[in-house]
Amino acid sequence: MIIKMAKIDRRVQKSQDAIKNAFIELMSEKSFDHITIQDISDRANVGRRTIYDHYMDKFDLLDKLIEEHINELRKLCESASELTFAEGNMIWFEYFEQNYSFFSTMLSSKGAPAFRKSFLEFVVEELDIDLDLTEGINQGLSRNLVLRFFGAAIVEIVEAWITNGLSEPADVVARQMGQLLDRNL
Amino acid sequence: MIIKMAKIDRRVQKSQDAIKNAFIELMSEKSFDHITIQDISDRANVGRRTIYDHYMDKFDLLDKLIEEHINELRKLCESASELTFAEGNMIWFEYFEQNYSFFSTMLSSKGAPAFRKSFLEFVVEELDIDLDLTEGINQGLSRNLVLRFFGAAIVEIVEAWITNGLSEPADVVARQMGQLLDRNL
DNA sequence: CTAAATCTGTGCGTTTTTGCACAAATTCAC
DNA sequence: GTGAATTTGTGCAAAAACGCACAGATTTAG
Repeated sequence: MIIKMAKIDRRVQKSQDAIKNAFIELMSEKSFDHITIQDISDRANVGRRTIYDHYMDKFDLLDKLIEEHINELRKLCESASELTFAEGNMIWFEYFEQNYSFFSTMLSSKGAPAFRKSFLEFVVEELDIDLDLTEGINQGLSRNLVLRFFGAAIVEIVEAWITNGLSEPADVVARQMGQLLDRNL
Repeated sequence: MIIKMAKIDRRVQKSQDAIKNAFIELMSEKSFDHITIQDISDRANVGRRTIYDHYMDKFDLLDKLIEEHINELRKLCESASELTFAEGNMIWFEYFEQNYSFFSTMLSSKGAPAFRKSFLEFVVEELDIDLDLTEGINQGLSRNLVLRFFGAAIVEIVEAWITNGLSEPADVVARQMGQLLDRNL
């Protein structure tokens, strides 16, 4: 971060944004399999060639897109490492809200199940960092079991909230989930 | 039109669109005099250099912008030359509605008075084409006087409708103004 | 009024985007 | 299943956008 910050060329930024947005849009209209590079190129109003300048193929595009958001979430986790779950969740849920269209399509039925997997993996990874089994109420439990147990729980709540169209206020969900986690971890 | 239709490069189109939109936006925020090329470049998210690749300066930009819309209106007039005013006006007012942000800023207080002048000039020009003084109710009247009389009237109605925020339905205004014109020209 | 800051217009070399063409792969329609 | 149509991935050369630097004009602040 501090080491290399070669600012991205404005054109690159714009092209990638257009491509990603077009892709997300298309994901909400048809399944991943039926999206063609051509479609993306048309929708993004970008030369087909340009897409290949940035991504290997649509799988790569999807990967990069997922990875990018996971990385953003990872950063948020770092910056919130000193907070309680209840507090940190607020930041998380804000991010979900801001990038609603992405998470919505990625978690919806048509969306790539790939994302759910990556997401759970990441959540487990993050929980792993702070989980302490040597003392407290979780003493003696299997690390793996605890991580998967709460990891899946978190993912489920986020998914439900997103696919329900954000029907409940972010801060309410964040606080309640935070309460459950702070009580257990 | 039929002769040369060298399709515009996608990048050119996008840059110019961004620049024009940024400019229109800025026009609604501050007066023309206070808008800098820098502002436009920032707002449009386009290199300052790029603006100079397309326009001499902000005056040129304004000119081109105005000219472009006037030309569009001219095309509409041609395609509607066989219609009555009541009918043709519908097409006109649709165009105004579609490009509301442009006309709105151009006719608003802060907008460049330059536009009003160009616009009136154009309307007169168009009326001139079809005006026949050799017969009918306008026999014997001064051509110039008739043109300016109704030209100004038309501009005024359009201006009032636009600056009033399109409070009345386009088709109503179009039809009523059409009635007045069909009765007189 | 003066100094600092900002904006302007332009030259220049670099990077990115683009369209086109093409062969191979895939999908679609019948 | 076969043939037509579409999509894919890539090479290439031209066009556009870019950032930077600079000197001069203009604006802003004290």
